[in-house]
Amino acid sequence: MAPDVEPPSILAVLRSSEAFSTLDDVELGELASACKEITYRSGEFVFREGGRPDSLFIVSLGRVKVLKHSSRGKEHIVGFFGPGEMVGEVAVFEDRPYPASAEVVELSRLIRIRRADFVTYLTRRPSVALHIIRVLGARLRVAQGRLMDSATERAQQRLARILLMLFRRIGPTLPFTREELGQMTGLTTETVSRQIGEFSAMGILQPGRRELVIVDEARLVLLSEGPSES
Amino acid sequence: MAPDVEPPSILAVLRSSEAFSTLDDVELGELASACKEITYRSGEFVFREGGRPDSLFIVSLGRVKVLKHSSRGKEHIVGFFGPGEMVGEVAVFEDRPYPASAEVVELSRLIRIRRADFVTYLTRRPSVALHIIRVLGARLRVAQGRLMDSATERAQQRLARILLMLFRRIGPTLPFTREELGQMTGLTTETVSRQIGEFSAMGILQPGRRELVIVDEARLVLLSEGPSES
DNA sequence: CTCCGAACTTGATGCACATCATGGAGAAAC
DNA sequence: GTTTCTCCATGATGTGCATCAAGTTCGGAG
Repeated sequence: MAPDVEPPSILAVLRSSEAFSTLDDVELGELASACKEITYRSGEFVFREGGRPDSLFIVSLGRVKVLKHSSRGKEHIVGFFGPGEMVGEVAVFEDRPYPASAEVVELSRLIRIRRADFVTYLTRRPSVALHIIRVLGARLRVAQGRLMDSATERAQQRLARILLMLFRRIGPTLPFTREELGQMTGLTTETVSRQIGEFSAMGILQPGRRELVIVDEARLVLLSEGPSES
Repeated sequence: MAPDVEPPSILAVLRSSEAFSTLDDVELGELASACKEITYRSGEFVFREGGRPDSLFIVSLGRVKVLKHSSRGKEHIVGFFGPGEMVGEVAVFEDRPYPASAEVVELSRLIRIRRADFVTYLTRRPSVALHIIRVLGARLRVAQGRLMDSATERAQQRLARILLMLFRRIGPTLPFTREELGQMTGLTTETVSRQIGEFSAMGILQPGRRELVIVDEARLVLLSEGPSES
């Protein structure tokens, strides 16, 4: 839609990224010199599940979907990542194949950092390593939280929880299809559709084509915390 | 049962731990001086969900169960940890409340490292930080894998997968109750019991009171990979 | 404008698993 | 020995969600 916003410089992106925000300008400059910015069109893959972990990436502009596929073909969405967020790091740190694929869902620009460069950089900058540890800790916390949810919670609660998480990350307007929400929660498209119908009837959100608008966060919090027991 | 095995020294435990195995003796000694070994009886808690993250722990002897509880009371087991493994690290790195509780399930000994000591140690030893990053990466990979499983897989497959993981970590004899297996997979005790009955009839394992003995790993691998189609 | 495909909705049916209920078997307490 | 408690097995019933099956609406391409 809006054409060609002037791209922020690599430096600016790194400065506002989750992993490198604490660096000073000298350190940032050093890191930036090892980076390259790449543009992807919607539908292109940044890396694929099972591939060799060459590089990690920082999203500079746009949105990236990280997904795994299960034993029989079904896709499961691990998460969406936007500007400033890091993808591919698990594989790079462990030096094992990418455990998931990353697909660009709108015209995007990503900063690539090669594995070798990054590792040498880390050994010289212990404080960055500490920061990365924190980021990984946070991801682990989220993953374990979601793990428990999907093991024990019901459809409505699961969907409510995901919607809430998305709301807090990207605001009231959620640009996702029913199918994508299903792949995030482990529900079918039909079930998501029905639940959204209910939520809409309750005045919690406004449904739309390829989007939802959350209008009653508080209600959603209640539903996400447990089955409605008055 | 076996009474009072001579406890390995803190140094020996650290040397064989997942997080610190790459350190040389000087570095180990330095770290060991900041440690304290504590004995817990079965049923005691090392830390509780929501508690302040004072310390992280390395299991020196015994077995620790890490669990969260869901919205309505149900427990979910995040994992079991044995000698050489680290617990409580997510909270410590992030400096946020423990996201889960750790309960000792047999007479155990754990090495405590205080948060403050550990952080200062890390900044002085970048190579350790790198290693920790790798360990966290591995945990994240596992968590995301399990996440997808429980979202899309059926009971038999889920149980097979967990049994296989446990088999690979601790050998053919698995000392768990049906209830614990249920809490690991998100299934009920009854469903686990029935599945174990089936597995037993197939000759895959031998059921026992508070234990299972895996006798046909290959079959289990097949079941864990997908619904028996052929 | 018309056509077409993607996204979405809605209904009917089936089934896997939860839930509820009960009985048995082993181990520890006495 | 008996009691008691935990762990386990198994049957009966219910139900939440997947699955199968048509539609409907919307937006974009021509």
